[in-house]
Amino acid sequence: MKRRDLKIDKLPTIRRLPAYLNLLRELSIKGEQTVSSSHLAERMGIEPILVRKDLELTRITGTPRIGYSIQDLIGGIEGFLGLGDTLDAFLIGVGQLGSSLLSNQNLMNLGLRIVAAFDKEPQKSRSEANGIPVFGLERLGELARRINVCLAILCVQPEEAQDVTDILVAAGVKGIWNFTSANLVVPDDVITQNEDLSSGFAVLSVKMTKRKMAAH
Amino acid sequence: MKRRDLKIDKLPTIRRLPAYLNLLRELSIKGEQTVSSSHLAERMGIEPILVRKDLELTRITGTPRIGYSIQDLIGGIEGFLGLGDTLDAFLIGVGQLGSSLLSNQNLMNLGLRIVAAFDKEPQKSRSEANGIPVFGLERLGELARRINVCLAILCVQPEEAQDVTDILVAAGVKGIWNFTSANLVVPDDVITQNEDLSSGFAVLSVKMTKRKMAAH
DNA sequence: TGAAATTTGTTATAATCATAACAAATATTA
DNA sequence: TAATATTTGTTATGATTATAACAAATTTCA
Repeated sequence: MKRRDLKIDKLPTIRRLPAYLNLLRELSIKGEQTVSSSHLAERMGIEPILVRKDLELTRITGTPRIGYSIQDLIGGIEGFLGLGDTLDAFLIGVGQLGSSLLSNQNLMNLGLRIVAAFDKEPQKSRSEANGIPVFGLERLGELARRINVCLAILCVQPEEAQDVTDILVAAGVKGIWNFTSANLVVPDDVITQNEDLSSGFAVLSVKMTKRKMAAH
Repeated sequence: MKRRDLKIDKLPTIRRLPAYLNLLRELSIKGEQTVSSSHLAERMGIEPILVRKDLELTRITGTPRIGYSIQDLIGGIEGFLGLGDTLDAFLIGVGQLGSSLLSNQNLMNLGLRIVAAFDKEPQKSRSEANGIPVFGLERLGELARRINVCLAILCVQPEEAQDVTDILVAAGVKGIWNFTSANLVVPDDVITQNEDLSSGFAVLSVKMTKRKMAAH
C-alpha cells in the first residue's frame, strides 16, 4: 500500500497567507478598516482575482463595492493557519542560522515560540540575548520527553540530522522543520517540512541566465 | 500592456535540481558510477517517474537497465542551472541571517560567491571569519558601480529594503535575492526572488493541525 | 545465441493552480 | 428613488505539474 501522505491542496495559497497577514496587520495599525482585493494584489505583486481566490479559503467574505474587513481577514487567516494558540518548539543547532531563527520576529508573529535550544557546544552559542536557554545536545531526549513540545526546528549539520531526528521522534515530536540538506526518514505520523535555500538560488540563477540570453 | 514578466516553466523541477545535485555529488564521492531513477526517488522521497521527468530537463539521457551516469547528471544539472562560472554577489545587512548566508557552504557549492558585504554598523558584524570584507552601507552605491556585480542578497530590515534596492538598481544590479518581508518595486529588467520563511512555517502549521484533526 | 528481467523514455491522463468572464450585490450620486 | 459605478464571488477555461501506462532498449543469464 502507498504511504498515506496527507495531501494538502491549495498549498500555494497557504504559502501566500503569511504575506497577506503581514500586510493586513500593517494596514490595521495605520487605522484602515477595509481593503480591496486589487489593493492587496498591487502590494503583493499578483492579480486581484488570485487574491480573491486565496481569501476564499479563509471563509471570510467581503462586501461588494467596499472590500474586505481587515479585522475579519486577520482573524480568518490566523484561524486558518492554526495560530492563536502559540506553537511551542525546540530548536536544535544554534549556529548562525539557528541564532537567526531564535530572534526572527516574523515567526513569533505567526505564533511560533521557541522554548529551548540545544547545541553540541552550548557555551559557545550566545543566546541569552533572546532569553532562550541553550542546553547541551545530550539533554535533548530527556527534555523533549519532559517538556512535550510537538515541533522541532533542525539547524544542525546534515550528517547529524538523522540522529537528532530519531531522538526527537522517539520523544514524541510530531513535526520537524528541517533546515538541513538531509532527507529525513520519519514515521508516517511525523510531518517534515524542508526549507531549502538552494532551491531559491537555483530559480534565481536560471531566471537571470534566461534573461541575459533574451537580451543577447 | 501587461508587465513582461519572464515566465519560466518547470519551476518545481528547477527547485528540485539542487537537491539532486547534492545527492549525486555525495554518490560520486562514494565512488558510484551510475544511479537509477528509483534510487534517487527513494532518497528524495518522491516518485521515480517524477525523477525521470525532472532529469529529462537537463537533456542527459540514461541507459535502460543501468540508469544514469552520475558524472553526466552532475554536469547536466550544473549546466542547466548556469553554474560553472561563479556568480558574484553583494550581501547587504550582516545581521544573524546575513552572517549565516555568508558562511553557507551549500550556496558556495552552487557557485554563489559573495565578494563584499555591507552594513549600517560594519564594525559590529564579525565577518573576518569568512574573509569577506564588510563595508559601511554608505559605500554601497559607489562600490556597486565599481565592482559591477549583477546579484545582491538583501538581509536588511524591511523598512530599509526599498531604499537599498533603489541604490542597487541604480548601480546596475540585475538580480535581487530578497530575504526581507518587503515587496520590492523594481524595473522590468531586474529580477527579484523572495525568500520567505513564514510561508514554510504556515505550511507546516496547517499540515500539523490537519493531522491532529484526522487523529481526532 | 536467445529469453528474461529491468530500466529508461514517451505518450496519455489526471490533478492542481492561475486566469478570465461575468453576474450579483451594494454604496454613491444625481 | 433610480441610475451608475465598483467590487465581490462564481462559474468556466486555460496552463502547468504530477502520475500512469506501456513500448523500446539493453544487460544478464541460461
